[in-house]
Amino acid sequence: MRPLFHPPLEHITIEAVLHALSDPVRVAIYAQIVASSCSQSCSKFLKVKQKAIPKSTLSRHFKALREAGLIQSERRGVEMHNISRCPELNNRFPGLIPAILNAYHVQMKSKMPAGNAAKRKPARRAK
Amino acid sequence: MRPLFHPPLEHITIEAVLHALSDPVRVAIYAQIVASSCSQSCSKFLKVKQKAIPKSTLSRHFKALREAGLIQSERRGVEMHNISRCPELNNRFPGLIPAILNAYHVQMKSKMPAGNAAKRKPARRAK
DNA sequence: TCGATAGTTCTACTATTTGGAACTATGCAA
DNA sequence: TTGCATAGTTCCAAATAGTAGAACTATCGA
Repeated sequence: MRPLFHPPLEHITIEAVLHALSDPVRVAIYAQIVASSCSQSCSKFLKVKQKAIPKSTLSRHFKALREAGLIQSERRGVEMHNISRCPELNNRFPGLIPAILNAYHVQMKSKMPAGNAAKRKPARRAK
Repeated sequence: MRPLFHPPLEHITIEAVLHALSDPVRVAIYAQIVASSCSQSCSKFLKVKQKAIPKSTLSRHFKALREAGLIQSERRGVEMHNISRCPELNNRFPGLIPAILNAYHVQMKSKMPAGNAAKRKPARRAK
């Protein structure tokens, strides 16, 4: 299996970080990883906000977070342990991650009328 | 011509804001609009960082910024006047925009080796 | 060695983005 | 007025990116 790629701190771009967190599922996953004290496996997120996420999609979401430099993933036995690279990132872009997470929580608290936070509809597959 | 849509403050989502600013051209345009004291027309940006931007693409970039709630656009005669909604936005998501702009400037100052900040290659058109 | 579990890759399909061409709206000069 | 230049939008086709089911790989524990 291909080794996991993690960008070095100085190659992390603001565009990649914002892109990774502009997806409602990914920002929810990331917020939970940051909030938890211990590392999180991918499969903890097979449901995100009452919505089932196919595991292939979940895998790609984690890859996106990892390659944007937001999380550090490590294979431990059969599962993956994910932790945030928050302290490191805060060194490169001071205050960025806290501000984004704060904004995310502000939005969650204001409980949008009918879950209209999604940026777009997911691709639908033909049967 | 269709009237310009501007989302009310409370409908602005963190996902839409991050998505709008995850494009290297849009974040550059937005940074310049925020930095300038007077309103900017779209056509001021037909070149962004030495790169020519087709005006149809530029038009869509401004629409994206507008509909994400980042800028306020007003038609004045033949041109459009664009100003940032920064103060308003800072009320909904405190510290978010300053942190993003700061990160953008940090990255610009560190002058990446060969302009590799782009999130992806642009679509190439067949001849 | 078998089976279960966790995650990745392949693949076909859908959604979004791009940029040239055509179009719309406004201003200005004759 | 008409004519035309300027500024921006919309249409269209092509390209890129994202989705999820199926098949696959890797590890663990009987």
